[in-house]
Amino acid sequence: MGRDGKPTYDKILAESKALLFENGFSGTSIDQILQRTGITKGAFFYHFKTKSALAKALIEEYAKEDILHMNEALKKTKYLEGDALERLLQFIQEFVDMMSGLSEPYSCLYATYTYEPSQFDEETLRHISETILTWRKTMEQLIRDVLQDYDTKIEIDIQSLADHTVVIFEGAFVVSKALKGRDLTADHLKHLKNYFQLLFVRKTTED
Amino acid sequence: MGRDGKPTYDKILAESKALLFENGFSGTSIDQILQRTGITKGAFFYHFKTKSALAKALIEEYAKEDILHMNEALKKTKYLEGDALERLLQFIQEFVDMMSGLSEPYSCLYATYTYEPSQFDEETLRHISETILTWRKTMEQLIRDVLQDYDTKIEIDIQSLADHTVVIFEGAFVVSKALKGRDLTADHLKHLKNYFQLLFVRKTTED
DNA sequence: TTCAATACATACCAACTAGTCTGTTTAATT
DNA sequence: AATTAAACAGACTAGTTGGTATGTATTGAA
Repeated sequence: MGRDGKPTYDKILAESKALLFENGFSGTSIDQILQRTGITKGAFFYHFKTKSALAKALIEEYAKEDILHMNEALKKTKYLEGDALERLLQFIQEFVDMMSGLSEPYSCLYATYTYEPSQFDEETLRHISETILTWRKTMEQLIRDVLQDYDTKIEIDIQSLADHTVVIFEGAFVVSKALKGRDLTADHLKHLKNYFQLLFVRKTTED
Repeated sequence: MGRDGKPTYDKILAESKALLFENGFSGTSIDQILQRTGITKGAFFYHFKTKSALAKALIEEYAKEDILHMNEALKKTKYLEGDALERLLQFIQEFVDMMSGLSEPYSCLYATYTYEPSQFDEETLRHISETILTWRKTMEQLIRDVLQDYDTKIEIDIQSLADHTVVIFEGAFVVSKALKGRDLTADHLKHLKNYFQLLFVRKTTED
């Protein structure tokens, strides 16, 4: 009964996201979203009770896809479980490949929200931190696997090293966007890969 | 003649900056600034013709201090010019020390502006990119100095390696702020330092 | 074919927005 | 003491904001 609202809903999400990357969240008015989508106010507030509800839906979809990509890269590199370092390196390489050849700088919703935190409710912000913690958990495991067979040339804190991946993602996004050139994320992920490659040395079996 | 406006001017800049880190630029209203400073509208618009003028003044002051810090670190490590690698490492260490023991996550105006770019005029945004390019130039020189006496264990692009420092700064800011814990910048700068340390090997004098 | 729920359209509103205008206070100068 | 420019105070405005109220169109089910 009633017509299908899915296309409208999806259109709002897609165009809103694009607008957020140009104007930020407070800087994006609902009227602007209506203009870009060709949708009316009635339709918008039918799908989203408030502007905050849109923000929440946006971050949920975004984080879901993010974790999806992460898990896909995990899956793709599962065949390398034998050599944990090779697996870690290839895991990063998956994202190098993914981000290579992007013409425009990539923008991230986490940073968008993080730099105007008062605009969002606790739950929405927590969703971001929890997604980053999911990344931390995954990277920690990958690193721990490496440490079974490898030592580090320099003493490191595992959690901090685990976070370093997201740090480089987010930093590369900001710098690429600020410089308004091509996206530099792939380049900087390569440095992360280099770091991992240089940091670990295979344990000497003392026999 | 007339009273001294400097304290008022400075107060507006200081409180505005703090508000921007909470609400973003569009999310910060002039009325909010007036509340926080206890200043009136007349005073505000006496010092700043428009809200955009405030944005420009803010970024100019911020970038100036940023480059100042950079140059101070350069100066402090000048005594190590003899060993360029040691100098590079100590240069990073200066910022590790600077960012250590921060209780609150540090926020950066570059990222604030970069994630709502449509709110600022070309000149203001260019100021950011040019400041980042100043960092690039400085880091490039430090790295080139190292390459006089050192090879890299892995082939690298100098410009990209130069940018990596700002990338890690910005990324650490975003992640620290998103996780709402303590500031993690010092930790991640240490990883950068590790990377430099591992990447370079002294050239073998073939005699 | 009627029904009813979904999906949308549009006029409207109170609150807030950046910015203006006119006037007043302050304090060094003459 | 009078002057003058800088520094500020506060009422006002035109436009925009998120959100609402009420009505209409669409569509499958009965």
